[in-house]
Amino acid sequence: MPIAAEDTRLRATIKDVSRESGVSIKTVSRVLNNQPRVSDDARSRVLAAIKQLNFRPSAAARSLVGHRTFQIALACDNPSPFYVYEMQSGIHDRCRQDSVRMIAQPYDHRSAHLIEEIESLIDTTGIDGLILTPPASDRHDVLELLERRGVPFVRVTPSDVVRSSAVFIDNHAAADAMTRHLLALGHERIGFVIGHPSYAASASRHAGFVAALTDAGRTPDPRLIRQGSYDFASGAAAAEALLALAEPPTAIFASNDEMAAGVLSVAHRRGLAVPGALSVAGFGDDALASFVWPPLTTIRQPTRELGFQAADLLLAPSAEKASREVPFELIRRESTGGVLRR
Amino acid sequence: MPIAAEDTRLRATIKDVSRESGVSIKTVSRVLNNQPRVSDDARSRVLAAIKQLNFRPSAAARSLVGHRTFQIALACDNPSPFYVYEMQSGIHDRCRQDSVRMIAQPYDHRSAHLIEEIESLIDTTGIDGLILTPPASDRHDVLELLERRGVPFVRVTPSDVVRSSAVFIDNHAAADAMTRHLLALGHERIGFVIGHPSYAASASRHAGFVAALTDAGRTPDPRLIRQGSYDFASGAAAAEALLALAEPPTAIFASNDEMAAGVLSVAHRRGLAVPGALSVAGFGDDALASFVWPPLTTIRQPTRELGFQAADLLLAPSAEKASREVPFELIRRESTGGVLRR
DNA sequence: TTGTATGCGTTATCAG
DNA sequence: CTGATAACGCATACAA
Repeated sequence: MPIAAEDTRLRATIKDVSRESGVSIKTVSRVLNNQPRVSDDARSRVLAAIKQLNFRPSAAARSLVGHRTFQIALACDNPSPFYVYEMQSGIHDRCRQDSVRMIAQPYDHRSAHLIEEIESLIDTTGIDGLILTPPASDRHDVLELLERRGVPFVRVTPSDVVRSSAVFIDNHAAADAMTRHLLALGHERIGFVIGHPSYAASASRHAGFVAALTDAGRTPDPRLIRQGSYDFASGAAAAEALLALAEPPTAIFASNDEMAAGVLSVAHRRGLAVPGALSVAGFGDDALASFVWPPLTTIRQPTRELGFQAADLLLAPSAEKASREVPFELIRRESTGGVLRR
Repeated sequence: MPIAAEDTRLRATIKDVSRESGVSIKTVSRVLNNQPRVSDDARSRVLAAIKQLNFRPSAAARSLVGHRTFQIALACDNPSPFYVYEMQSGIHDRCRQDSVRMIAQPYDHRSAHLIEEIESLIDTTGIDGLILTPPASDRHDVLELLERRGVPFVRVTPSDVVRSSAVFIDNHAAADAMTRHLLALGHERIGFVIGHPSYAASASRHAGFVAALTDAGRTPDPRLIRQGSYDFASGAAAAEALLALAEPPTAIFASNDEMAAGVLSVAHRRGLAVPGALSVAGFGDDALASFVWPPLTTIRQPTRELGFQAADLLLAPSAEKASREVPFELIRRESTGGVLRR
């Protein structure tokens, strides 16, 4: 008879701890949730028993009665691996502090069943809260569902900021800043690639670009503004069109880094020196921005910090509706420069 | 008195459905889990009641008694956003089929508390299974823990394949194939950048490289083989060292795409034409491989498929220990070419 | 400061 | 084919 009964496959329960330590179940429960009214003596005996029995409270039982699962979810539809990775990392950083887990829930914003899918997520997991990235962060039916079901949620970069807690950067100001940077370099003709129309940030960045030009006394030329969809191919296509113009731009500002990489590729294939013959600017400061050649001048969007703050809004005890703006930063690298030749 | 009592915030329970449909709780439970012995009449009445009451079974109660949570976790430590994104996508694809959720659990393989963290994951979530990516997939203490706790798990690209279910590609053969490709192009001096030493795949790829050279009657030159760590900077550093050699290589094969991107950057900065003066090959076929200039010749590692198969091994009813090899593919793009000048 | 008894919403046993 | 009832493990009124 080698070892005692505790060694069986069955996990110890709170009852076992109670028996082993000689106190009541309620007292065990108190120390488990470190509530106040417990004598030091009782507490230490309970702790000893817990350790001795290797007791771990059952998550299922706890959430059944406590109405909490210590789990939140991230509903995300961004096609950029960088964005998703950074967002998740930030959320994890915050979740770790509270021993909360994160369910990664991708969604397709074009799905006809988006609502059912999110409701199913709520029902089958009992999550304590949800973080919503664009474009679902602007879907009224989704917000309505969450409110109706009483699920706390935080939106990332929504178009308005009043309906819930939210985290965001000032996309308008960021695009404005980048455009001024290009203008200061002496560029007269600046091409712009708009982001995917489903994302509110696309319009903000576009507006910031136009505002900077207008403020500088320029009239935005519609031929220099092309629609993209945040992916590499659309950036490349826009660049082809822009560079085929009779009067091509000397700089191209793409609404994200992946499209900017597409622009760079086209420039290389055409033998255009960057930034000698063409300056290229991105947006986001994905890891990608540093991996391409030349390294991209871009706007640093602190995605990881956005994730951290979003989770904090969900988990902080003072869970009032609040919005937090995170600062962006213009990162000058080697893809932009002055106009060298006409 | 507008609407009935069901409209309260409290969710309907199985008891309500039982009462509403006039059958027993057990029968409701039967249709819920679509078990056999139920009359069509009873079934349809239950279904109607469920719909009418908008009933959803409680996940907490279900897992308390059922010992299943319908959740699995992905414990991942890969620093590449592409890898993580693709892996998660594949897992999701499979999980969706069974309405299972995925908890994304990053870990740090250098952590002194790795074991505690994974045990905590098990205890606080009650996951039904775990997918382990390298290097934890080769940590004996982790495997021992999982076996002791009776948690089903699948390892991704482990060094051995007998201890559990596993999914993998043949890293040795893939590196061998790429090396032959370079050899066939006429390269006499081929540089190689080894991956991070903690990952078993690094050694396999290295061995494959050496094997191909040896088979071709060449003697591997240790000066042409540098240690890297799978990140951009280490690839760049290795390239600097390699290119500074008295007799520099005419081709460099990096053990992953991110390091290959680092090699490309160095080539560009030095004004070396790729592939004119230097051929560059990567490994992985991350999205990155297509975003850099020139697009990388690389080994396509079907990460998404690996994730899908890993999840399938966990969720398939015939959950026997099994290993599945997924085929790789050599993708020829524009970063490799023949030797043009000496 | 501590303990007892009850309930949370399912599933499973076993008799009908 | 169906149903009454006992778990499952924890938290919390309510007492003491």
